[in-house]
Amino acid sequence: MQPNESLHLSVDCVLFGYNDDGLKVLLINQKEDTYTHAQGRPMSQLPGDLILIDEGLEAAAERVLFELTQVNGVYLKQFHAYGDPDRVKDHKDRTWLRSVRTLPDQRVITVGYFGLVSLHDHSPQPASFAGGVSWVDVNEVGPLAFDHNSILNGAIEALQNQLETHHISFELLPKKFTLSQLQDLYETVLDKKFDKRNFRKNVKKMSHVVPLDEKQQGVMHKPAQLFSFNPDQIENA
Amino acid sequence: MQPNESLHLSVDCVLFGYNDDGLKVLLINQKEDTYTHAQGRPMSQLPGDLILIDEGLEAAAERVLFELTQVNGVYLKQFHAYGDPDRVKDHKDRTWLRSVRTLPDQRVITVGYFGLVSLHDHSPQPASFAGGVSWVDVNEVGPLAFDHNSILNGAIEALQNQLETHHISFELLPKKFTLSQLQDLYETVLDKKFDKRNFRKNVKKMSHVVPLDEKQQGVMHKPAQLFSFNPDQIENA
DNA sequence: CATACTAAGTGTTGAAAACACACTTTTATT
DNA sequence: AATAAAAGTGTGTTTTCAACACTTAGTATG
Repeated sequence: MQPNESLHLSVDCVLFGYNDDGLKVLLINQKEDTYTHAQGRPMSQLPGDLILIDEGLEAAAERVLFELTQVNGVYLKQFHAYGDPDRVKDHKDRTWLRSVRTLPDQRVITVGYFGLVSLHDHSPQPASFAGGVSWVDVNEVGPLAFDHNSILNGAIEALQNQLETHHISFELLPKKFTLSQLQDLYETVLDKKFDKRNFRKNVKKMSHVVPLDEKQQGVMHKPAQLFSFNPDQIENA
Repeated sequence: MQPNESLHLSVDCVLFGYNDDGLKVLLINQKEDTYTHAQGRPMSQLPGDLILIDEGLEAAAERVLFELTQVNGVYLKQFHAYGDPDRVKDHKDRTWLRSVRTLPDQRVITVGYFGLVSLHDHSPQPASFAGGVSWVDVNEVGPLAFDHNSILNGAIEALQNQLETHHISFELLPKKFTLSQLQDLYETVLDKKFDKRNFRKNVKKMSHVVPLDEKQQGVMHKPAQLFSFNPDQIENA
């Protein structure tokens, strides 16, 4: 057996974007001419890259995202490392690997990060990304390259677990939001329904959700009270 | 910037052992002559090793543990990857690294696994380990090499989170156990007290904890009913 | 200006779960 | 027979959770 002198290490980012029409993941479409999916459609993958020799893991994840979205400061959290020796050996992934890597046969271990951005305000729209990059509804993601479907599933699970415990919802909402938006977010991410009155009762107990002196405008119904998150009030449970 | 062609990847295992006198971690004492702690005492570290070139991450963790404990089949769970570029660059760790590694200056990323063993029955006693290995109470762990204190803390947190959700307590108990033992385990790991009657009410609701037709023997008090875990009954919540 | 539309906003009740709390029982030892 | 030591057991109170339907405020339309 040999020592592991020729391993590669990468980070893969599952960037979740949220707006009123659902929870999206940022995917990169491999170029159709170099690499096509079995059914003839171009294959997608998660944004990821080898880490640089002196770069921390989270720093690498930040860099990958910055290179793709020009956005800094998104919430990022490590959730799992994927190290199956054969994870990049699948036949379907060889062609693409050969087109981008100098050492395509190298084993690659990857560390998964998930990130959160709001797609409401002036946040990164697909337009501002490099070509070939798009937001796909999490429920409509097809087969991805490598083990990226497992990585995505791992990220969704991690997001679900942390939504309730880590007060991260505000990363996915506009700065000013309504309670209905907050409830929709919970329902979308956790994939279950909540009772409106009970949900609002619970929110009133959260000291980090504060009402503003401001109402929704330009809607064809009773305008909703706007709220915002007060980061100082986030109690560490 | 260079590509990461010369990274090393390791696994570090936080092996928790439990018995009636507490929760222990398996530590390896570095040889005193090659490497001593600032205060002159020998330094300890978590069992870990570079992964082999074709070895999966969990397989590597299993191998490391087997090499140290001769025990197979312990519960093992990945919990976090540690990749600070300077995590093996601290002065205090250089001497030891030079004594065991061919490339002591190489950056090493490590993936942390925690493992669980019961120290009740015929389980691995420190005696059966290679010399220099010992069980240390989790509350009495001193300064460890590298970033192993953070890794240990990460493992403790992961264990606490999973104890209630993943039905793993039986990995730390003898096959037949009393409800007091189960309660002590919870109190030790979660570091809080439970009310005896309420605790037992809750256990009665757990279908995977089944009473046996057997009682404790040889104790100087009312013998306790013995219970065991029925793995088939573990409902996936 | 009246009507219609739409989502916002609001309280109560019953059931279930969580919590606090103290005495009796069974065995081994002397 | 007395003692020691932990096992085992029930009730009332408080808190949390779940179910449930109507009124309100604004916009658009005729």
